[in-house]
Amino acid sequence: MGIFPRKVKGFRDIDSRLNSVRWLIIQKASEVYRRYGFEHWDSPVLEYAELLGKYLPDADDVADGIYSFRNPELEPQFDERGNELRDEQNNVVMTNHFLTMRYDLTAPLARMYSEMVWQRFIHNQLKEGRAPLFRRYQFGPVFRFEAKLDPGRFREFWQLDFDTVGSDDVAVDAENVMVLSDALENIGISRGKYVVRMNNRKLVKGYLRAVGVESEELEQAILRIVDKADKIGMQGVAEELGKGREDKASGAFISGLGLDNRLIDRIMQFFYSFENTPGRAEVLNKLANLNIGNELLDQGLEELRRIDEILSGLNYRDDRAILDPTMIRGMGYYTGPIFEVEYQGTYKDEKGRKRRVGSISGGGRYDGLVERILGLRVPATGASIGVDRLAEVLINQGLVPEYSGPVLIVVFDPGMMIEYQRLALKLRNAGIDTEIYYGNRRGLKQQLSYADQKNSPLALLLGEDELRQNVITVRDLRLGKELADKITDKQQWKEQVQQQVPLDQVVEYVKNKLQK
RNA sequence: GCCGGGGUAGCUCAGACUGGUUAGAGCGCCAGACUGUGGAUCUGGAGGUCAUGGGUUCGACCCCCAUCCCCGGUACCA
Repeated sequence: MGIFPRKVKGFRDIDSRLNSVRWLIIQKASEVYRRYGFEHWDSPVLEYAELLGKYLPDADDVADGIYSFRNPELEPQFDERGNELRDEQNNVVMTNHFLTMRYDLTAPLARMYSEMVWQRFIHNQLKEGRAPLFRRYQFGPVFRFEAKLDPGRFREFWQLDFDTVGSDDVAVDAENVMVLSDALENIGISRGKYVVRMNNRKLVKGYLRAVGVESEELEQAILRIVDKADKIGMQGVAEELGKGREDKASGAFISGLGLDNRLIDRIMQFFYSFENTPGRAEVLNKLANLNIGNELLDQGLEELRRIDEILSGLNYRDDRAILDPTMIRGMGYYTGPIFEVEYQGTYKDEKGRKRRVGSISGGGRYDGLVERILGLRVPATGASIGVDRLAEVLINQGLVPEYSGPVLIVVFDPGMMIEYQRLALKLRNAGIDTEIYYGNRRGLKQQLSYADQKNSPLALLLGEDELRQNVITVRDLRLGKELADKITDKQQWKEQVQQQVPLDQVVEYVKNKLQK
């Protein structure tokens, strides 16, 4: 008996092809991040649950969306100043802490930063507004427990973040837009195929406050509905703000917030006025003419002006970044400017349906995350690229270079192994990825078939005939694939894709072939 | 979570409405022909607890019930 082999639901194996795209994204984007002064840091996959700020499994609230479990090891409990808790007998209170697998890279950053400044903080050397500056980029897997998986969404996926902690200058937010734009172009997405949408939470919050939305909860609920506008339409938004709506596709009734019509009108009025998103200058104009007289809104507008000024000054125009006051982003922790990158295009999924690509990256200013841990307001802003999402886009849009496996040395005769090894050594020393075939199925057919599967560009044949003549037969598998459909005569086909090359010229020859 | 659809070969699906001897196709896989040679072409072959359990029936892939799983939509999403 054996064991039924299967992988954990929502997780996946990544083949060499996908991995090559992943690394392309990471390398090209990191290059840009570094150019802006961000340095590469990592943090563990596991964190203490209370530091990531999610509910624990056996707390009253369900741990929705996270993987969390008890640490097998007993450890002391601490108060907020790092003192060990004691019981009546003055023994240290031990517990199996809850551990959480990180669900993003931002929350661990807040922990990491807090830990770095902890000593200064505890000795009162850290004052609000004077927190040290920290800029890092980080990539790796994050984990979310989604009860139901949407197509193309997984429970483990990669993110690629850059963040600036310790600055409240919105120039950083402007720079974030530039970093995202540069990174995407460096990856190979041409200008015009993506657009960075910017907004400021303060605008919307200020407006809502001005029209009479006071409570934080109601505000969040409204934002959540407005965020769905592109999916359910403006009409749908209005309905959900009011009595609710019936979803035709599913027949489900979605209950609304029950706001009164006058309020709904005023809310909708704001969002309607920015339809057909015009250029940044025009949006800023419209915002200025709102005449709401709300301080928060004015502040948000001023910040956006400043961002626009910098971007425009550096020639990052409307073709790269636009202002969209209706863009919300789901996450609650954003406090100021927010960004979202949308890929401008559609693709066909595996069932041939047209799909919008949508958001491939997002971010914004979050001035409250460190505060949750230290109780000290430390401003921060940054953004994250969804690596796997973007990889999917690149593949769908044909923007990735053709994947290539190693050159394969065919083993005609195991007795000649030393010859094969020598040949491989020469190629490897020249920096060419080279594999010698070690499979048990020795047929020439099997070996070439294997090379084909691995996407090898070339197969090198060295048998008795070649050995006698001191040559190698080089078979161009790529060319062969191209010519396959056009040629019926096997002999002719073979002549076109194979060439005998003198042994001492093989490295040069192969190098040349691979460069094409 | 809610509404709807589905589960038949490794993959995509037909058969089901109207129950009846050996459950089919394409692709893929394997072997052979051409060739010390991946593709194409031709020939042949292997591969199925018809999701699982129970019921109805002389007889169930097909009808009924339950369970599990998958898909679409919707809700949630730091």
